[in-house]
Amino acid sequence: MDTTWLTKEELAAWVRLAAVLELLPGTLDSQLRRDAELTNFEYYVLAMLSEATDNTLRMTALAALTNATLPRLSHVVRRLEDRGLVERFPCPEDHRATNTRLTPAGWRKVEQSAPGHVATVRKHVIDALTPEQIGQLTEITDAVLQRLDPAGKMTALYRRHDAVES
Amino acid sequence: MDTTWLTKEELAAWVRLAAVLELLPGTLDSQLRRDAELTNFEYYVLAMLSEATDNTLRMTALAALTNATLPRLSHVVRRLEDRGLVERFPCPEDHRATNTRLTPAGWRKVEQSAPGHVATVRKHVIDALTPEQIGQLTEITDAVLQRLDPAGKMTALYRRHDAVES
DNA sequence: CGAGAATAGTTGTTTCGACAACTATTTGCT
DNA sequence: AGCAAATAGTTGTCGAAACAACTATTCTCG
Repeated sequence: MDTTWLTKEELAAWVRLAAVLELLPGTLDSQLRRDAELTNFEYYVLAMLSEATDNTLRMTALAALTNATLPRLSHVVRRLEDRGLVERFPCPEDHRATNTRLTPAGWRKVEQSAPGHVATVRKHVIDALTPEQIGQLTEITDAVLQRLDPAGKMTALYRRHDAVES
Repeated sequence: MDTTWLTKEELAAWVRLAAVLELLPGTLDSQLRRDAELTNFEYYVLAMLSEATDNTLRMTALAALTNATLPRLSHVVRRLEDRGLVERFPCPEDHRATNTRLTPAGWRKVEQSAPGHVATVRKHVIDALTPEQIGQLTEITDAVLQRLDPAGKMTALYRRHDAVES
């Protein structure tokens, strides 16, 4: 099988995207660890719970939203539970399942750390782009996500907000 | 300090970018681990060496190109050395420094694993976009990198290829 | 309705990355 | 020259993620 190498233009885009992929997660992690003692992943777990009805989600649903395996999520949630930010209780309808709910302390944690996180996202991404580029980025990432996540599991909670383009 | 929250359009872009940030590294890692027994980071270390003159770079230079801390790189290079893919030797001009060079086996490893890696990048990113979007993505990531990496360390090896736009 | 398959989650082990502490060489300053 | 500071890298420790193995419910279908 012969390989179709990247053209000059494609390589330019990929090199830069790969750099962003390497740099941005670290930047987000650093800010959250410093200001909120939270990893980026832990923040997203809390954020997803904060947007769910009754601040509650089943482990499987939470795993899909955060692109985590169940083992990984289980460990993370246990640590968050140890810190009093979430609580777990068996699902009444299905005794195999576990529900995870944000505690009041967990909600305050999200409330306190969201501004700093948003400011970081603004500083390093949003404010670097023109409104037109924001739109282009949405379409580009949308196209890529159709390959990476055809079912749209990760963006499920947000689909209702912007049901515009197909 | 009051927070400027994201607009609907900005949120749409950010949610999708965050999802890509979470999904793409795992996809690249899986393919490389499966087909070449290499992590994405290890692959990039070897790739950077393969593009350097004489297949040799100092640890500090390699760390800058891969956005790694020196401790992290030191561990990774030791493992690659154990596997015979690179070799280390003291820099003649500066006895503090260490040079890392790709071995013939390391070069073959890059040669063998590059097609699969490029195919994955094509499948999940490049081929999902129009030529126009490739250009847009280059400009967008370029703008973001000016915030994340003003010195342009990570893309240093590629700067010569595309010295077009400022 | 009962046994095998599928689902939901937890726990344990090994590996990798972040951070801190340390050694060795070179540079800068007076 | 000589000593402090900076540079270059390694090593050790600890926390987190991948992977495999395991338990406990629920579904399916003969």
